[in-house]
Amino acid sequence: MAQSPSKSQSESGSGSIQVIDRLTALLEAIARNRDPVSLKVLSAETELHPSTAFRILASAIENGLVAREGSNYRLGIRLLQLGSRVASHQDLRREARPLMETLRDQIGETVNLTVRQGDEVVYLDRALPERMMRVEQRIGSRAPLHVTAVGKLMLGEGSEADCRAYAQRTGLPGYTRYSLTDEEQLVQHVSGCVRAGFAYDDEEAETGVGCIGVLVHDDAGQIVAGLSISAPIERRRDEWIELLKATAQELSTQLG
Amino acid sequence: MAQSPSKSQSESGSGSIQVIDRLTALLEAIARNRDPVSLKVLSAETELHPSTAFRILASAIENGLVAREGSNYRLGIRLLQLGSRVASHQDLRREARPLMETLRDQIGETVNLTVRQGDEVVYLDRALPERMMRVEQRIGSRAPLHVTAVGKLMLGEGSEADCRAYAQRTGLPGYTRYSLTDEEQLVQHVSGCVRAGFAYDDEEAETGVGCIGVLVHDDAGQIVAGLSISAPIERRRDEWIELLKATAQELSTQLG
DNA sequence: GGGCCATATTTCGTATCGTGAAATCGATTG
DNA sequence: CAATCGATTTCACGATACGAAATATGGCCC
Repeated sequence: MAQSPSKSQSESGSGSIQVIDRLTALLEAIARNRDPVSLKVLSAETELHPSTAFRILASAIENGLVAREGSNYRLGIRLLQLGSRVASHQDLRREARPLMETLRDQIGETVNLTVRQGDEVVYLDRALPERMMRVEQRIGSRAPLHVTAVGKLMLGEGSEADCRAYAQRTGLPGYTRYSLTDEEQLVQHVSGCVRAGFAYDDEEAETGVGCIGVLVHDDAGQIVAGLSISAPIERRRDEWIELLKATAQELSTQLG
Repeated sequence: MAQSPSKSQSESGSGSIQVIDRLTALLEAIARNRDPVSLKVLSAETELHPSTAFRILASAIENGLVAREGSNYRLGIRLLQLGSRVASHQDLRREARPLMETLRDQIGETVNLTVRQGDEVVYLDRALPERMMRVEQRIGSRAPLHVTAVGKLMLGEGSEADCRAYAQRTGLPGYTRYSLTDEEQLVQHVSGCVRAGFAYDDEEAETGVGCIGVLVHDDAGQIVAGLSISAPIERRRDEWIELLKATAQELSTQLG
């Protein structure tokens, strides 16, 4: 491989080009912090030598990927452009947006559009209600399948073997005391969700947050996305289930 | 040698780290094309050796910056996340969004929020009307100051010397037959706009598109942003000027 | 104001890492 | 089945990015 066996090869997984891995780690580190970050912090968080981090950041700045504020770093405006050009599922998002907004207006809570990527769901888009307390998922952020409503449905739609494989692979980490962390329990639960045609998330990802999720299929019956409502658990209403199903159905029709 | 011996650093300007420049060029090239692009095309557009482009893309994929579709490339979902985390002017966008939507609903045309960056305006956000024909600017995209309503105001707010320097630096490239490409003319025009407190863009950036722009100041009188309406030229109405000014004023107040 | 500490930035010799020519693989077409 | 074109892999080379250490910068306390 690229590195010698003894050498670091740090961080999550690995990539083939060192500088790109490091650049990504830096961007990630900047993104993680809400406010502009100092070189000190960045080099500490990425375990890069300060001068190395500095050089990479300087190059990133020249390329507009990073911006400076005083002697702190923030994400650059070019990332806005690139982010808005991400074409994956662009058609899906375009079709879904108005439907999501309508649903959001009907129920007054956050509506999310997600897709599966590997063992996680990725939040593609969302419609936020105008109220002070609401659940807000960042676009592009991820969550494991087994702690989200949509994710559990996606697990359930596969074979039982797939679900068990997922459980083995990930070890079913728990996030709250309600997370399903037992393989048997998960397999049972998940098939129940599929039969019902929707899934709850009962504070499994974050305490206090409850969701209802359904799947969106294309005309060939393939799963193309998930649609969910996220709300403070005590505000969640079962009446939403039918509205959500109807919205997903309409989206399916539009796509098919 | 990386490039030909005589040509040390290629492309637009230069950056300090070769791979990062190249990665950025590749991302840019992918973004430029609406559909997924082949390696062939990418290596041609970036003038990189195919195997080099391939290696960099492979690394970018491992880092989620790029995704594959068959043997074509598109921007990766991680860019969505990074793009949504760009904190620059986040407060500004948050404050502006509802005001922009209100204005959009009043007039039924696209409302844009822009900031100056160097010799260009960057589109930070926009509110789009629900109609078939509309003007749509991509978030994060850029345009030269002298062909946009807001840009002309920004030029006009500076000293005449700054404006002339801008003209010299850029050579005032024309985009349509209405673009102002003469320094004298521009200097005159621009100061007129500032006096009026708003500016038109009369098909100067794109034929058929007309805009009205105003500036947003903070409590110290500094320019923080520009607000503009973009519409097919024949639909544009002078009544919008006062609405736009009022919206900008309200935003100023909220920020100050 | 001056001295001191903590960061940021620059320098520079060196080993590493990325490079690109060329070979291989794989699919498509005549 | 040969021929062609593009994607992918290999590999030896040397340009490139690395990081320790030196130097600048700036904030803070006395």
